[in-house]
Amino acid sequence: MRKPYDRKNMPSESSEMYIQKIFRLTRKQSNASISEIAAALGFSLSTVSEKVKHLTHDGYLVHEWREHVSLSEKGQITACKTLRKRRLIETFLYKFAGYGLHEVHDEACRLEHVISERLADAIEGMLGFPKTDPHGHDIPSKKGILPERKLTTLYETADEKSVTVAALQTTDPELLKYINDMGLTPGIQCEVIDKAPFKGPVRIKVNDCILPLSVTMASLIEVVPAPCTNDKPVRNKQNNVKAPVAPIKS
Amino acid sequence: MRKPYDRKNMPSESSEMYIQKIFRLTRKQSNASISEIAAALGFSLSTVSEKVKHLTHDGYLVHEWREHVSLSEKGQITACKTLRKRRLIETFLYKFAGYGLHEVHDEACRLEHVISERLADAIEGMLGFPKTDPHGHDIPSKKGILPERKLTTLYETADEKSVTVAALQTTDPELLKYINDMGLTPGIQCEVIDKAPFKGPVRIKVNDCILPLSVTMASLIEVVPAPCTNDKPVRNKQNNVKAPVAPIKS
DNA sequence: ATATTGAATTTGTCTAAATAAAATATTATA
DNA sequence: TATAATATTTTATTTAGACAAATTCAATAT
Repeated sequence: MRKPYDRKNMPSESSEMYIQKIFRLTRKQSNASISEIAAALGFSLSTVSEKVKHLTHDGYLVHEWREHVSLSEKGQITACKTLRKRRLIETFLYKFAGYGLHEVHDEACRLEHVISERLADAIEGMLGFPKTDPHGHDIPSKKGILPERKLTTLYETADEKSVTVAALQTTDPELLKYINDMGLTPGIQCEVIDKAPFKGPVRIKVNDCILPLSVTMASLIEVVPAPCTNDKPVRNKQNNVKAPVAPIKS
Repeated sequence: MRKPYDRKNMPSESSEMYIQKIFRLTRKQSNASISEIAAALGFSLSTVSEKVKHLTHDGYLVHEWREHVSLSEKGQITACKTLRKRRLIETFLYKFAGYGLHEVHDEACRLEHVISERLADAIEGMLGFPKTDPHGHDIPSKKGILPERKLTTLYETADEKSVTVAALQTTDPELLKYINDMGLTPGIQCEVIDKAPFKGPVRIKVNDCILPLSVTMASLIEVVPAPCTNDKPVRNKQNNVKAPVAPIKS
């Protein structure tokens, strides 16, 4: 089956999805199994087994031994390039197109396979070369390098300690909407009041409001001690976005 | 084959391409033949024959009689919606992303099948609700209506008459680049000096420069008499584009 | 040493989109 | 009216991406 437009020697959209997902999976555990990948993508084992074979043959993956699927150098770069596109698009949608934190994911997932690197660069410029996306995730460099930033979660933060929200580790729209509505977006400062024992809820203070957070919620919110390395704090009054001002060509 | 992402009940990318192409073909002649469509898309006759059957079954096309393929109401709307996306994207690429007149087509062709209507709306807003794209073509309305604007070409223009360039009827990058470099972009005024007999070249004056144009070239350039209904004239000093200014969310 | 189990792979099937080659239908012409 | 030319449709194949069911493989547990 031929694509309606020419992808040159780029990996197919499907391949990019596999590669990106495996990238995610192997960030923490260094290796992934076929079944993990299948579960993560929602495909059947056979489908994934077959595809992994192809991607290995094409040099994107290394499949050493049963549960030892990982990305090759080439795969890493591919993954980072796609991820860069995705995160730049998400930032664009958020900052310029009036999308909410919980709405950027779907659109970006479709666009990331389709925009050229050139357009990604242009968008990056428009956005003023952001370091992070609206969820607080680092945007990989053009060359395909994603710096490893290890963060702690709000759940792990000691009582009475003040922190800055750095990143939100979820793509679930419901959760994101809730977090956003609480005002816990990346860049915002908050203080952990206390944690109830036996995995009980965490109480935090944001903007002089005291909010209770479930363990799951608190574990999704990654923080840094005091002054944050992220881009500037972001207020999200949705549908309150002005169009960017037209440049020279007028 | 299932798409990696969900297109809901939208037509496939491939279908959108057929529909759009048939839209183009039937703007002038009201009917298209299988062979015309095949030629326009660069597909084989059998492929097109088959696909036309499907699209007819799905209610996008009406295939009355041999060479009488045309769009149904539903097909018209689909075509216009895709075309609207394409032209908004082209305008965006041109005005905000530093793309040249001859470079917008490819990127837009890929993106038009993938962006949501919502994003198209957002882009439209950013651009200040443009009426025409960088080639001077009308941008269809959100509801899927493309006004018919009948224009004359530079070739048909009488000697010594002053006109405004309205639209460029080509997607060929080479030609577009050349036209752009001559400064004959939509919105620009020029004067037809004279035409050599027997389909000879046309001489025109732009910015006090006298330029000779081949018949093919002059036939591609559509014009209106004096003051143009297009958006404001556009200077295209490429790579001279400033990033749009960031809006409220900062 | 042999079941049992769980993971991975193979095999066979499906669909959408494309092709080429053969068959058929329509129109125009001698 | 028969025939040549042209346009269209059918038939059989291909490829990528998916699935389910059957099978193989390796590591334990008995």
